[in-house]
Amino acid sequence: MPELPDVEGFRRVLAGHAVGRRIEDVVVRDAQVLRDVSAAGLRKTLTGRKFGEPRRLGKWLLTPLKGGPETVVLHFGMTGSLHWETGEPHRHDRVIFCFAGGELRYRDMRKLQGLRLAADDEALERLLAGTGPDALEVGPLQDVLPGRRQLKAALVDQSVLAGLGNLLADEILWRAKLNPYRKVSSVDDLGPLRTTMRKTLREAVKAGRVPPRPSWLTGRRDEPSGSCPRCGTTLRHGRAGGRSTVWCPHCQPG
DNA sequence: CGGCGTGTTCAGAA
DNA sequence: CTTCTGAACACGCC
Repeated sequence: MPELPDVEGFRRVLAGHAVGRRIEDVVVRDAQVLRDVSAAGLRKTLTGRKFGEPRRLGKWLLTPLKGGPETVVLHFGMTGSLHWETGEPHRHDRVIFCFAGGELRYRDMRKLQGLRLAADDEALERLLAGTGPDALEVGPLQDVLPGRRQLKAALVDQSVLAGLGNLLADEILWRAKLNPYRKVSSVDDLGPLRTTMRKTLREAVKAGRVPPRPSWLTGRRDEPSGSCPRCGTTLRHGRAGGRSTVWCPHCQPG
């Protein structure tokens, strides 16, 4: 699930419920998601402290600790999420931040990513050094997309552009009527692609996720012989940028 | 049992 | 050096 809009939703969960409250305890239910910190170290560093205002870079959620140099860094992989809840934890809740009024739960079935603790701003910068500009903040695309690469491969490469995942990249290229296998350099004007990207992201952020609406390509891609929501042509499936890729051969000619 | 997947990383090939 | 492919990670669903 988690692409830029989802992570933005998780950021709001954290900002709306956990910021400013005292962290009473940190329960690590599965230490496999801890990347560069021990359960004991995390608990010791966080207990008694408060989260500051969280920010997002691409699919990274960065939450500084108030007054400290440390930043809690979350990545959600393919199946991660963040919840503000009370009551029985979910079986895939891996780390739980306990507050007086509720719990912030880092949930992740597959554990492909996890939680890190950057000791200071320098460590944080090192961690994010390879990450490109956020897809909602980036300027003209001709300045960042490498000309020789396929459009799809360039859009999902987090070192080029941070935030787009497989579904969003297909959705955006479909809306922009660009074939995913086309080379970046073959597109005369990348302006419309940027406009489409921003519009698609804003809509998805508003919905809190990538909407599986019938009018979106994402609503059709899993159907065996799904058809283009715009023209009805049977969609084509292939691989680009190392990921499963869906496109409309009529709207997005090669 | 085999195949697949909204993400990332690495080795190896082209 | 750049780009691409496939495998690996871990888990649930077909």
